[in-house]
Amino acid sequence: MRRKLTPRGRERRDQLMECGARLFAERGYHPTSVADIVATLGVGKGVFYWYFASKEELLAELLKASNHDLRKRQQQAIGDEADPVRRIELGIRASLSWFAEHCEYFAIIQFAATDETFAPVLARNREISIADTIRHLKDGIVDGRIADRDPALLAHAIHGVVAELTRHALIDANLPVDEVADLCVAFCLEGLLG
Amino acid sequence: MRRKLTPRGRERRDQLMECGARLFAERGYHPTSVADIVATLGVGKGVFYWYFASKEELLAELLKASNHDLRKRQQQAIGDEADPVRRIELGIRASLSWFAEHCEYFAIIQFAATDETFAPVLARNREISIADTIRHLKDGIVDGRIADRDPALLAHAIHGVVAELTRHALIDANLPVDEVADLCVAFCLEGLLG
DNA sequence: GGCCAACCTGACCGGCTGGTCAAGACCGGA
DNA sequence: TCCGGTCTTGACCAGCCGGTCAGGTTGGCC
Repeated sequence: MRRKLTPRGRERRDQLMECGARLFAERGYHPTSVADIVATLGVGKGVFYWYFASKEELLAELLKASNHDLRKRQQQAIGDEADPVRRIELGIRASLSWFAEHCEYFAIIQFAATDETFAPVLARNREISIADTIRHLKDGIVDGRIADRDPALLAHAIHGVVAELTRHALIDANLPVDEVADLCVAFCLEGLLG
Repeated sequence: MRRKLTPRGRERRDQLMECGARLFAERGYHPTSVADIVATLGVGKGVFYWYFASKEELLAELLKASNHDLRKRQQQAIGDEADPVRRIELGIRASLSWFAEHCEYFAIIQFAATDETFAPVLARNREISIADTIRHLKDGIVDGRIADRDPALLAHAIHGVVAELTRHALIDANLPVDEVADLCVAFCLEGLLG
């Protein structure tokens, strides 16, 4: 199914992914048919199956691409920062700003997590990201800057805050990213009582 | 569609809801057909449509019932506790222990949030729960016990932690509820640096 | 026993879906 | 000009799904 793509072909493929992402996000994966996608683009059904082996493959590609892009953003943001607490803060800010720019993917990822076909891929992506966070947490705990609690659970707690604030504050309420990020960082570092 | 139900009928209805909940949680809503549900129970298809107007209605009833039960648990746990910080803690612990006992519903609720048909119901349920949390937060802020930050965002942050720790620690890793609850409360109150 | 509402059966239906494919159109290079 | 790989079309298909319904059974009550 891997094909030689000319520049024209690459553009079509990108159109299909973009269009699929939008429709999956708006209506959900199952309720969006391949016919819907190609109709939105005004092309024949065969075009879809020229670039993707199946509807499933499109979603898988979407997940792969988004994960790759998000991680790149996180790594660029963290750079070679030495302070583990600051690394966590930069990671949080990078995630929030990426999701603010790619709202569509939030709904797609959330759906994929509920589908037994895609959950494994999602779980692996998340594990990698969690492992990164755990490293920073352990560094901070060794330094005595971060309270000595189960780093794995702490990492998930942070991810939970980021996910929910993304959904509510960035997507539903459309608040400015910086304000949300400030509160998110403050909450994760100092909690309610801080 | 509201019917007179004999005790026998009420039992059948409960069986259908329980069975539907399990299958929706395991395979997802769309991939589970009405035929699957009735086959699992070993009854004819007509049985399903005697008790529910549609597959959608079953899911809606499931969401309604679970939300009702969870709220009851939260309110019982909080009782007439005066300290707002302690009220938040009790709410968190009640939510975690309820989800620990009703894992199936987590996947169902998560899916429903991604489907445009059910998202409104879910959003309303969540708003009510968030409003409760906001009240406790405001009380705590007035008392000077809780840092003066946007209570709505803080409430969502707490919910995010609870949701993610439910998913990871209770459902995937099957850790003891009490340990998870302790960490969850500590994180929400004191953050990483506490 | 007779009655009736509650309950159950499973064949059936229209509609839609993911996916196929034979037939071309397009286009860069020889 | 013509060749061949890339790309596009859209009718078509098999299969499944939600939902219906005519008819049959059960069981409590008079």
